[in-house]
Amino acid sequence: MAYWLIKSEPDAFSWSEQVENDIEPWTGVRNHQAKKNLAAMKVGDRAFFYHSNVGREIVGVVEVVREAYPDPTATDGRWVCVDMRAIGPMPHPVTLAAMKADPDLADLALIRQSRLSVVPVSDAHWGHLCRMGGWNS
DNA sequence: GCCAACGTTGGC
DNA sequence: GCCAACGTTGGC
Repeated sequence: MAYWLIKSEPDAFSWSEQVENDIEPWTGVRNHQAKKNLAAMKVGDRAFFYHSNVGREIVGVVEVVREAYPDPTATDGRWVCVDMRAIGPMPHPVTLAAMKADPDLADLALIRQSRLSVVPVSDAHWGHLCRMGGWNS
């Protein structure tokens, strides 16, 4: 199983909305690298839910429940989306500042490619971030 | 195929 | 509100 981090501006779509909806189609990705990452996701993969712009912190964990299929919000049919289910909130949200301050996380894709909205997270980084956030499982 | 102009993302 | 990074567009 692989790990990921997905970003959303809370003004557009927030973690609380994800929890309310339970299962949410992750649409609107219009970047080729991000699309490649979406297409590589498998059912059961987990992802951190990160609030960009406002908050700038990991606020929850989601799980892939449906693998890549054509994004219904893309008129040209060239883009894909996946379905995500809310698993639970981060007991202690991990801020971008905290991640940047940790030398073990210096090569996080989130930090190195700040504009990419869907990024992979290594097993080691996943474990490290879970410890920082007080996430057990 | 190169590159300037422009738009978008997202941190600060 | 500003700006850096980076993707896209379009003229040549």
